[in-house]
Amino acid sequence: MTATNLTPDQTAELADTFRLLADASRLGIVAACADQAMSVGAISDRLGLSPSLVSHHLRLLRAARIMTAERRGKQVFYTLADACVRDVLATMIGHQFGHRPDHDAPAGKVA
Amino acid sequence: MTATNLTPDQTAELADTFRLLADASRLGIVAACADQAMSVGAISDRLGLSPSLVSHHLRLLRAARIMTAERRGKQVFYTLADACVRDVLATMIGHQFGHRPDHDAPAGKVA
DNA sequence: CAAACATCTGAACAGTTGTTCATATGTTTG
DNA sequence: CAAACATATGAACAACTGTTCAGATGTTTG
Repeated sequence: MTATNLTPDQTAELADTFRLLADASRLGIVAACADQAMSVGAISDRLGLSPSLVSHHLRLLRAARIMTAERRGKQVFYTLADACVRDVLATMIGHQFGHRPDHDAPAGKVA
Repeated sequence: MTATNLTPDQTAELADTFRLLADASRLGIVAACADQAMSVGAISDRLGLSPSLVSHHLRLLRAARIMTAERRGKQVFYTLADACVRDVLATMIGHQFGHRPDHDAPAGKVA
């Protein structure tokens, strides 16, 4: 399966998946749960987002089968559903931050 | 660099990149140019999008350094700037369509 | 130069989406 | 049961974004 042979439906489906990662809050939630399951409150505290907002985002991620929920007492722990997103995230991070692509690195001052 | 150690800035930057792939028209454009450089008109014909719309999208992709333009006569040919997006696309396609026939309806309620 | 072709640009509209607030549901503990 | 905690939900608003349309810019050819 190569990228040039994508049907319109497949393209739209892929775009939908990308869209879920295309928001900083949601991507932060996904990244925070990349290694270990985390409760809604823990995610909320860590990212500085309201529990309500986190819950809203988690609903979308859950509906897309990107994350799964597991209740433990009062809390609900979320984790990545499978390795798919983790791999894509790793690939993207490696490309964007692993090596400096060119000379257009905006940093400059930080040692 | 692991996904859990992303700074807020890096997270936002990644989300911005994902956002460019989170639209069916734009993703189609990127996919169409994954193997070979294509002119705006060729992309427009292939995807059934107006040249104007394709040009608008190409401007965004160009500004994000995802695609590069090269003029040849009257036409302008676009191609992927580097292997980054191609790899991410391949990873995503492999995960989403490579295995596992999907019969699941979108979303649904979680008990 | 003028005409035809290819691409680009700006403004405007409609639809979508992230966020907040208030409130409800579910769970443990006194 | 009631209270406290954790999460979920629905409505509403502001901001963003994809698309279209009209027209501009650039390029080749007669």
